[in-house]
Amino acid sequence: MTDKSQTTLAFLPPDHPDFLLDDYPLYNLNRTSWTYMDEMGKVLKAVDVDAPTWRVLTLLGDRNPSTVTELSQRTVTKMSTITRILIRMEKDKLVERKSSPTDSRVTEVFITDKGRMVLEKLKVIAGRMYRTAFEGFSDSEINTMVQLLRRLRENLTRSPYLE
Amino acid sequence: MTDKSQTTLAFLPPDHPDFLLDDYPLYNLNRTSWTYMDEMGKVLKAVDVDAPTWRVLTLLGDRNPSTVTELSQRTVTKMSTITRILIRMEKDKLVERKSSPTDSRVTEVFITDKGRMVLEKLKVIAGRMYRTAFEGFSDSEINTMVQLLRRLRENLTRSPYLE
DNA sequence: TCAATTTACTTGATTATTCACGTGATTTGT
DNA sequence: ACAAATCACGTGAATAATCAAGTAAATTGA
Repeated sequence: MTDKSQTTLAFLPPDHPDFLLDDYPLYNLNRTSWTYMDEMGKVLKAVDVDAPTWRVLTLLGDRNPSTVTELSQRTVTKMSTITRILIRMEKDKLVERKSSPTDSRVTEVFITDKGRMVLEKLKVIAGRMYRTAFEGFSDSEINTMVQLLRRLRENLTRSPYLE
Repeated sequence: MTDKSQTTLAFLPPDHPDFLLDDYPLYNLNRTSWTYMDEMGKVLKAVDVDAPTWRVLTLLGDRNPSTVTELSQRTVTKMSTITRILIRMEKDKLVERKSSPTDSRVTEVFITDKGRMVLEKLKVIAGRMYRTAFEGFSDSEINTMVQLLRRLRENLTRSPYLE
């Protein structure tokens, strides 16, 4: 008697006849993430900031300057896309782009004073959303979630998609 | 002596001076979700299917027919957007749209035989990705993740953004 | 009953994103 | 040393998504 698989998955995979979408982990992952972005989008609209701008400002708050490549990777967005986002952010005086002095292929993106002011307001908004989102969660639950998400991402990036 | 907050959050909120982005749960949520979609996008491209098409087919595999509103809500996408997606899917003979006989405001979306055939192939691809994504996870860990994501989404949708 | 709302989309115009390609700068290999 | 490869973008053209407005059908309330 042989097992069907070496590692039993808690939920049936999409190609299983009894697959149940509403229980599917990756469906729940996406739907939750998009719901979050949808809700953030609404409150951001109220202060006239779009989601990509908020995300870039947040990254620059974390690491200033950042390169275009870094921003692209950490937002999981095509480089050409964030180039465009940066262009309109520069028009709005939220960031400045300067060619790196050490490697003139790379563009360093700096947050401006105005950008920093906007970011401070956005942080308060994001903080409120965070508290709402994790209401009723214990510290260890939040911790667990972060660890699980990290491991999941590592699995997804390591060995892109071996056959 | 008073506590700083009633419920202690495991990770500091965005508006805290010692905030650390790489540990932030919602940043990890989005980055993981987008990484997943990015990887899926690559393998889907190889079979010439775009991500929105795949998602709609998956929903129709789960519930056929679905209404435009259902598809919009379950994908967390603006209705006008999925209307467009459905138009191009109909052009590709993957779905059919019919006005509901009981309520002629609603459009029922049916998967076609061709759509079902394409979906079967996509399910195999999605299954491979799923196994890769959760490699090394125990059943209970996967279970935990689904429960946490569900609770998070409930928090995000209930009382949209009080204050 | 019938005017006012609400619901469930659809569509035209606008905006955003991505693809494919190009450019100039650095690295690599011999 | 120097040709070939790679890297880090930027850009024009194409595609996709969103907003605002509109339509037709159902529902609500006086």
